[in-house]
Amino acid sequence: MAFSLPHFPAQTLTAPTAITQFPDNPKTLILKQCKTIKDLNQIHAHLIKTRLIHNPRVAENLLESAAILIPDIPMDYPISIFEKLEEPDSAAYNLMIRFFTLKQSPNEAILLFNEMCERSVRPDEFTFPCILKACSKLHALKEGEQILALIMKYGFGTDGFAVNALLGLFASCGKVEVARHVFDGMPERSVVTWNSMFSGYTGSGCWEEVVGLFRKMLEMEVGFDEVTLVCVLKACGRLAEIELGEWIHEYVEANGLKGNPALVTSLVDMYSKCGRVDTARRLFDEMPRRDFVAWSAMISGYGQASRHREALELVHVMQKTNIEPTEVTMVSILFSCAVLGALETGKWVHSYVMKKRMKLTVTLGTALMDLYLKCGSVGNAIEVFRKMPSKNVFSWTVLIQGLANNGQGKKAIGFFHSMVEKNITPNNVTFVAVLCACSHAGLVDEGRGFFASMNRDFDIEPMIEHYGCMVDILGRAGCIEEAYEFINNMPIQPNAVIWRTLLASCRVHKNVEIGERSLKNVVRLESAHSGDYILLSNIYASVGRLEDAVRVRNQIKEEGIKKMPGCSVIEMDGIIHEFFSEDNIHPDSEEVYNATENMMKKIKLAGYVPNTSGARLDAEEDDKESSISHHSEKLAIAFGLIRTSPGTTIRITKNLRVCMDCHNATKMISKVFDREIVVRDRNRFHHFKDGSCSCNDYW
DNA sequence: GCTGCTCTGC
Repeated sequence: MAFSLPHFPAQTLTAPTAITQFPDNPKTLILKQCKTIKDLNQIHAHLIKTRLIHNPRVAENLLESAAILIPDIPMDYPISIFEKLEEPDSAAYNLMIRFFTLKQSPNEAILLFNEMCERSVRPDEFTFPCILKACSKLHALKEGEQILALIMKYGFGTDGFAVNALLGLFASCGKVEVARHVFDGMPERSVVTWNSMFSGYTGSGCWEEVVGLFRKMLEMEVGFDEVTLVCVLKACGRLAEIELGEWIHEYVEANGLKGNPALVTSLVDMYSKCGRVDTARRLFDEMPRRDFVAWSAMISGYGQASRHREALELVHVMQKTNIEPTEVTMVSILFSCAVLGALETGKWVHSYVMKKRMKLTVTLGTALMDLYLKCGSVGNAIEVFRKMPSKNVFSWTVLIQGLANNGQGKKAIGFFHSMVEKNITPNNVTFVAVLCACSHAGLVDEGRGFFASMNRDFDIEPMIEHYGCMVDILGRAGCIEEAYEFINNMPIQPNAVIWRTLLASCRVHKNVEIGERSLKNVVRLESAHSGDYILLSNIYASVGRLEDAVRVRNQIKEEGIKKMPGCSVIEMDGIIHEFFSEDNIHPDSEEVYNATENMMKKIKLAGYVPNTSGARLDAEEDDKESSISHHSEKLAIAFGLIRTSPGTTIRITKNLRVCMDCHNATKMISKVFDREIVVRDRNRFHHFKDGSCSCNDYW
């Protein structure tokens, strides 16, 4: 990629000076060197003693130090100085407006601006950028427009700072076109002007525009700075623009900018989102100081790359540092916990959130609910839901989908009705969740009703996912012919997922003819998985056509179709243990195999009969039995039995669907060993207890 | 002296 390297503005460094002694005649300069509230208190006392405080210029400098220069100052300190001013001028008001905006009280800033106008204090050129920033924070477009009128009235319409701030206001309110209009009309643009435009595009998710504008900037040989690069990197990540991202990385290296944590964190984020998480990790490891944002970015980077185990390993490293994670960090951690089904780590996050009294934001609350629902802890999820001070359509959707997956379809539908009653408008994802609930609960007529309602009552056009849900509803309930007709009459082209869904229903209801046609359609639309062939093979086996069953199985080998190895995961003391079918990768695999054998012996005594119809049909009976007894979830359950104390619930997460034999075996295990076992497969949950399963053998 | 700054859930 050929870019010209524009000149990069030099950084200015100001070395902080400690106040060591007190001059007899304090100059305002001293005040600006105050770094702590203690310094300020000393000077303040001195000014009162010497009555210098009554000098308006001195008092104003004191106010500036208190309001702007000292971090973490109590709110009332600058307020009390301001209130003692006899006749505050525009400069004093400006300082206070900036102070309130800085301290996240933009409302107070606007009130003060009103007071300023009422007291007929004439605003100066510094007033408008300050007050517009307060409006930006509040997304107060109306107020901003009134201020625009005042800017023109007082003749600051050509002031660069005022126009920049105005541009920033439009940008932050999502009015990117208006902002761009202002931008294009400006005779001169500073780097801040460009950055305001970038940040507006970024805030509205206009990633292409960010990259386009940056290329224009390079063409015009306009100097950019670190803030520009942060915005552009964010866009590169979303667009997977790895080439531009790498170019920026080179630029950062060449210009010695790796000391800027925000910039390097943006690089980490960009590389993660472009799928180059190892490069991201290298940069992260090289950072001299890693703040909580850097940790959050790296943890979420692993999550987005589906490398959840590494995400949680990094969390354990972070716990050993002094870094205080925030709500944002917690959301990323919870996401990985939820995917893995890592309930222990997730519960640690929850207790940490409570201990630190973190705000239960919509995002955090929803992520917590998602964790509990994906770990099969429905009660905990509902408790979080009830405690959330505000909920949005995501929160409701997560709850409905989660209940559906946990076999509580009717409850899920109940929550959908209360959501509508509370005037939360469902979106298309909500309807996927609702239809899923109908499918898991076997509610055919309700499903038809919701499908019809989404377009009629909510103006949502059904998408391929919704059609897929309907096929699943009809197929699972045994209406195979109707499902087949439904697919043929769909107004959109069916995809492989749709046909795969019907194929799975044909397996349950032993429909050979439509099963064969479904597989043909899957193969026609995309390269089929081994699982698709196994489904058809099992259909043949279930109606006694063993030769056909073997033939289809052999096709997998002959045609070199990739097999997805079965994998089950169990968490123990925060460590994720993975088991694959018939593998011995796990460090304790000998012990695990022995435990599995014992477990199988015990349940056989209690009446379990191996069901080998899902095993390789060309194998000898003994081999078949041994092969199915080494399915990954049996290994994981056996490991759980020997490593946890009696009575503890065993939680397994697996990547494929549960096979018939494992389902039967697990029911028996739950009875013989008196354990609750929760298995999350790729579609839904199975809660095993006392020899039965929450899915009522319908999955 | 003012304006722009990275990490989040289906």
